[in-house]
Amino acid sequence: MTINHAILGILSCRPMTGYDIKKIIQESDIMHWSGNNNQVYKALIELHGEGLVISEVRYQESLPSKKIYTVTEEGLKVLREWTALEPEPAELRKPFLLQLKWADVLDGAQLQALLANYENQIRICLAMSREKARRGDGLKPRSSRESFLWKMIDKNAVSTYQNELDWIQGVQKQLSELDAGGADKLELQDS
Amino acid sequence: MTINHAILGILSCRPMTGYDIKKIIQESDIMHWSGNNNQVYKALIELHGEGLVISEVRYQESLPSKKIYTVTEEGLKVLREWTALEPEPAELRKPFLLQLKWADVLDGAQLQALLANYENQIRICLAMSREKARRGDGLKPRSSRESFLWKMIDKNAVSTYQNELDWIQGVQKQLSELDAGGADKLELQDS
DNA sequence: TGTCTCATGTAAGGGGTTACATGATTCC
DNA sequence: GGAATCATGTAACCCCTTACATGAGACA
Repeated sequence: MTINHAILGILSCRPMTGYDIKKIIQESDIMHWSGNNNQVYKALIELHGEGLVISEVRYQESLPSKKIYTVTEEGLKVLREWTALEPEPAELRKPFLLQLKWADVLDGAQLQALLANYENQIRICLAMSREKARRGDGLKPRSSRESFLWKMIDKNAVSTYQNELDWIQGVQKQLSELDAGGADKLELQDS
Repeated sequence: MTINHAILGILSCRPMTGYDIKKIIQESDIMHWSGNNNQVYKALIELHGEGLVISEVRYQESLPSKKIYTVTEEGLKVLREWTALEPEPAELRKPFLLQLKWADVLDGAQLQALLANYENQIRICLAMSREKARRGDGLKPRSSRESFLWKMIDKNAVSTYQNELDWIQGVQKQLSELDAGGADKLELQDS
């Protein structure tokens, strides 16, 4: 999976400029690239060189001229082939889990603060993913099947964060029960 | 979060060699680095230069000599400080979702195959995370509180994959219902 | 004979990131 | 006056990855 595939997909919805593509990538959660100029414009030049997209320059008064990119038949073919491939495995990077791994070096209050902090963060992510699902990403589904798929993608984000929220709340609850009921069992407690 | 923090944490459990650290990182799910030589040995040199770890060379007959690294008080302080920091936001990279985003270019059979493929992949991840939780990572918890935290970390992985499995099964089920009941509503179907 | 484990290190390259550069218009 | 939008592109850098290099013993 490279940003080139993402760009081909975006352009398959409608022709647009690198600037438009950049914004879509930046606002998307499933496209994990930053959407910086270097990447997007370089990728477009590459795709153009491979004949997967064509570009048409449109001059504008009092605004910089734009290059409008369109996918070619060849580009659609590459997109179709990539889409059907065995998916690359997901990479779930949760730095918080690594902090939690060594969190026994913290005292009770610090640990509670860390957990509460993460819960709050996840709440925000959950709210944002709901909001993004409501707003959409500026692309229009081309069929009812595509509309269904895109709704499912939004639901994936929401349910992922909801699951994480349930988990962190469980951790907090069980920890408070441990602190209350089983204090005598804990060996390294200072308080 | 850098690999240096992960290494400080690992060494806080017990002194060991770069080679040992490498294996722990490679087998860990929450440490997302590949654990290649370049990274680990370079990080150890850096940590040593900063006085966060010290090393002792042990010569062995008929085996290469090893450098056994130990965290210093200063290193533990840095670990404690980092652990209590505001967690960096999670990065969830699911290439499959990007394939699904453009999957309307596929026909019905191809889409079903893609979904089934992902379900299978997630099943394997779920089984592996359960197995890893059972086996442990070779580090011994230093307190019952740490033991609890590590169990929760394992549960996080399991519940994440379980949630993903439930989701992909829901997608498949709803899609088959759409195909069966609402076929007339779909505009781009070839069959 | 070939491959694996132990054990440390280096080299080369790819991909991603931020920041710079231009330049007119619009909005506060 | 300063910042944001539109629009394209470049430069420098950092992190991470694979692959190479050494070299002895164990195992099939």
